[in-house]
Amino acid sequence: MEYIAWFTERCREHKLKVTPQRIAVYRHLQGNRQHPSTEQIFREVQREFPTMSLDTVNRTLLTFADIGIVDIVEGYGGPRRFDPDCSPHHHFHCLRCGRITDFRNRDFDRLEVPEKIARRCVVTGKRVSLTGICPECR
Amino acid sequence: MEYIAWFTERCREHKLKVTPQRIAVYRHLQGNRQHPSTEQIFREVQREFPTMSLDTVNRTLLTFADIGIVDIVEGYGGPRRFDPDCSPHHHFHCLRCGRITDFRNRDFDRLEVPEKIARRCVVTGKRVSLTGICPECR
DNA sequence: TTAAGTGCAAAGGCTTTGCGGTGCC
DNA sequence: GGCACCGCAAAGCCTTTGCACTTAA
Repeated sequence: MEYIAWFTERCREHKLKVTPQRIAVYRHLQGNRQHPSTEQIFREVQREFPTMSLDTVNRTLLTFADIGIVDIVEGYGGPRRFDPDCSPHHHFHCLRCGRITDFRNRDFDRLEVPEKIARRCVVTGKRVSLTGICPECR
Repeated sequence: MEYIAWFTERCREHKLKVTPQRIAVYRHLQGNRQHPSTEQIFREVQREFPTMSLDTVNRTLLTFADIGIVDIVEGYGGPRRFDPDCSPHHHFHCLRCGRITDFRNRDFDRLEVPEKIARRCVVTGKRVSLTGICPECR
């Protein structure tokens, strides 16, 4: 449960109010490896919080992305998806079912952003995106 | 102009009819480094082909993606974007203006897909996706 | 107290679908 | 001539926006 303290701290840092809705959204996101969409988070949160609107979930997730406690996942169509794991890792996207699988790879992580880009741009994210067909869909 | 012969060949290969609309779309896509959206291609093509519908452009682009002569670019919101360059290269996405800049990097290209993924999935695409702010937007 | 946050509802943007007419092979 | 393709229009999906009410600080 100590993630709640951590979460509260991040909100305070960014002068965000710690509302029950925000806590509920973060609780369902935290530890979730499914890269859920707004809709999916909404359905889960709604079970124990029936008055919450989809719209609030959506705005909450965007706010979380703004303050850097979740990532917006690169996508290939379909609804926007979120990732509570902001540490360096990479994604495999199944183009048939939409499933996103995490993987880690030190060699990828170690590669530097090319000079050509680093010199001119502010780079805030770096990720390898693999696409294809997952075992379940073959 | 020899790309038209090449394009025609790819269509034949996949039993697609070579229509004026398809040729027009491919002509505007070919060599385009802007990763255009359906809308952008539509506006260009429309100038010399005023009866063409946005819808046809969209379906045409999806068909091209199906047969592998264009890539659908990984995205962070906004309309779907297409890339006629199917050779190995990578993208920097400006999160403010949406511009996508190509870059190439041999070291990235050389890295193997991790065993864990390669063993289980059919991997058809591999790309590094950088995000941040471009020089014009800083 | 009050600025930020929430819920609702409507609007907006983009994509997909269905269908009758058209034209490439 | 037949089937794939096109254009149009409507529907669908998801996201964004505006506004009045509520609430955390």
